[in-house]
Amino acid sequence: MARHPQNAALKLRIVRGGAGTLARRDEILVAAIRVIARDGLSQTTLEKVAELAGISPGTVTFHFAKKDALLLAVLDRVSDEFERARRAAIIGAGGDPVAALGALVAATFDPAVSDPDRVAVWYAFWGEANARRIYLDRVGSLDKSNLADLLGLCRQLIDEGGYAHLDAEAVAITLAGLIEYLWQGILVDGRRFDRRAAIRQARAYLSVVFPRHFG
Amino acid sequence: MARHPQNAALKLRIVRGGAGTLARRDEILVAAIRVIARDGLSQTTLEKVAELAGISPGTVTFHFAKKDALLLAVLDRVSDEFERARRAAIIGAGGDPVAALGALVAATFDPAVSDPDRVAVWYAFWGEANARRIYLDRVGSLDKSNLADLLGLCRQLIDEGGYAHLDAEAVAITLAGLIEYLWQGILVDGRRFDRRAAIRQARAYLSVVFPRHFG
DNA sequence: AATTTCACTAAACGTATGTTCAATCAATTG
DNA sequence: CAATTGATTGAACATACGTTTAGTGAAATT
Repeated sequence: MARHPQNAALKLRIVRGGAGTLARRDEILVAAIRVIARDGLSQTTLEKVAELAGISPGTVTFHFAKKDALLLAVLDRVSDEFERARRAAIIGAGGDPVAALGALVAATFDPAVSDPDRVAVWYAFWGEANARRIYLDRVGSLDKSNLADLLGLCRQLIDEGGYAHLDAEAVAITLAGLIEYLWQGILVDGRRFDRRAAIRQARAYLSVVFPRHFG
Repeated sequence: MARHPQNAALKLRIVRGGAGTLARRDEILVAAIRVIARDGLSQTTLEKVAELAGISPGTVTFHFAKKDALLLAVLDRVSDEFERARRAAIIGAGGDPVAALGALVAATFDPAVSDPDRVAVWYAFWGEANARRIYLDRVGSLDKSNLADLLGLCRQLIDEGGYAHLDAEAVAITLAGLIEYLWQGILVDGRRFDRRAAIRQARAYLSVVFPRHFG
């Protein structure tokens, strides 16, 4: 049954370019995220996704022509969500590197952003990155821009905050590694992961490196 | 064709407990590592593994009853190789934490240990870790013991080296994160990964934290 | 009201793939 | 030499799964 008005669908078609309404596409993507997180990419089937979305298997291929396209759309969505959260944190800081670094850490461990399912999906694509170049490009580019942001902020704080003795690149790389390492705990511990402790540990490093700005 | 003497096989049977000679099992495992690295876990088939090993598909299931068993054996092998390299580095240092930390870093980026295929395999299993508890246990436990080793060595160096102002746990976590982050570069850059630069960056952190011992 | 378009279903299709199995070949044993 | 055992093959089997397609109902368009 077509549950949504056609004019809305037509309008959206112009914006998107694929088949189906945005709402249904979204439901499928959400279901796919859940299945990938639960069963892994190797055990993810269109039937499982369809069942979780409460639709027939054929509808999934109606909205996403190929399974590959669905998986890529999932990766894009998760990637976009992470990226958007990062940008919001930086922009919200209004040019203040101290606020930006703190906001980045907070955003990274915000349960609304890095919920266990999304984290599992992210690692799932990392796991196939060596096999599928397109996956490596996506996950790799997010990682690269993350490091670039951290590097820029560290440089700024080193310049403006009087930390001339510090090597910005070394600090940025170490910070990125620490954050990713802590983030990995979400995969391991799931709902039991202590987000406050992670934020505390990330800020602890910042307070060691930039003692006059992170107390 | 049975290419190996039976008495050798019989002797080995006692030690192992599975079907087949050790040599053939080994060939299959090596082929499987290659296929997993190249095509990912989701596209790894027994036929591909068999073809790369130069045997028939049936022989693979003769030596590894189930595909799952083969994959687990691959994980165990890679895991053991990493673990053994780590232990060798620590033992070789003869109780000296400075030498041990340096050796651990060197071992981590030793091309004989962390060749791109093995790293890709490792990430492949991480990617399925959320779906298969057994994978999470294996990769997670290696990670845990790595952190535990680093923590022990940091504690020792802090005590013996006069760094009482340092928080051992914070240093160990940061170091583990930095090393893993750099290690990730092997997956991204493959053969082009600059191992010397990675070792240099890891040691740079150590020299900042323990200036009197890493110059 | 008739027609067209869209979202969807359910079944069918074909292929890929893990697994089984009877047969074979080599080597060891008695 | 005969018999047994172990390793291997290659085909057969079964099934899971991505994809296709004919058909349906509802909404929108004319």
